[in-house]
Amino acid sequence: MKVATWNVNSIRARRQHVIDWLDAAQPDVLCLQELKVTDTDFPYDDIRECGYEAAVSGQKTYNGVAILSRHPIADVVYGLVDDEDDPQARLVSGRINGVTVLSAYFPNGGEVGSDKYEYKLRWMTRLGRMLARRFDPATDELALCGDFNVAPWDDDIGRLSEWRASVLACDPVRDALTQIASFGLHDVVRPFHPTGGVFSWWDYRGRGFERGNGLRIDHIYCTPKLAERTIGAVVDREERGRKSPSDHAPVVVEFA
DNA sequence: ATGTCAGGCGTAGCCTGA
Repeated sequence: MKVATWNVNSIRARRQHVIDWLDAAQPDVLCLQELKVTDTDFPYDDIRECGYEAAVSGQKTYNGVAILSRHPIADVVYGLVDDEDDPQARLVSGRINGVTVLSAYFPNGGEVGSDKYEYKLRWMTRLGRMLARRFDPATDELALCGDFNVAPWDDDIGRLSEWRASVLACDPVRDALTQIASFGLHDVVRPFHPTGGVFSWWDYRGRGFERGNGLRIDHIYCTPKLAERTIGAVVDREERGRKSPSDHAPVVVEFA
């Protein structure tokens, strides 16, 4: 079973990229983030023609997430489902072949100390609580996929000094991710690239891709039963080198 | 601090967010 995650930075701008990538890569599941369209503007017909069904949580202009799957998606849940509203479309989950798949778009956080930064930390806390409330890591097979907007390790960063204190890599944000993972989730990509240097996002600004100044902020985290079946994990960085690319490349994991 | 994108508004070019 091949599961992928990709922040496409507008499904309208990247519609053909996604179609081409599905045809070439043939994943069982593709989680998308930053659709930037309402549900009604999502290109359901194109995705169906590729052989996939879609669970979509859209929003005008900002955010928006989806799960595309070759297999039926059951029990679709939108958002954090706690006692507080989240006006931003950042999470959708569904069960595919007995595996619960979550497509998540963590808040970017703007600047450290800003309102957006506080929202990011709060959102991460809420996500962690939701997981602990809804799932049992000892028995449930769960894959949390998405743009986490967190680079967990120093060697997940190209030019460390430019990013270490930023909202993508500062200690409180890393601690918040550690707290989420303590529920019983494992990064299933990192073990295949133990020395780092494998990135999933490069800033459009400053020609980050050309200069090798990327960060690994897109992740797939799994509960133990699923994690131990991981047989490969890659970032499709060729996609970032294409014409008119998203600033993110797809992250792909294969399970036995 | 910001060299690039994308969308909204509205139909040029500025604003926001990333």
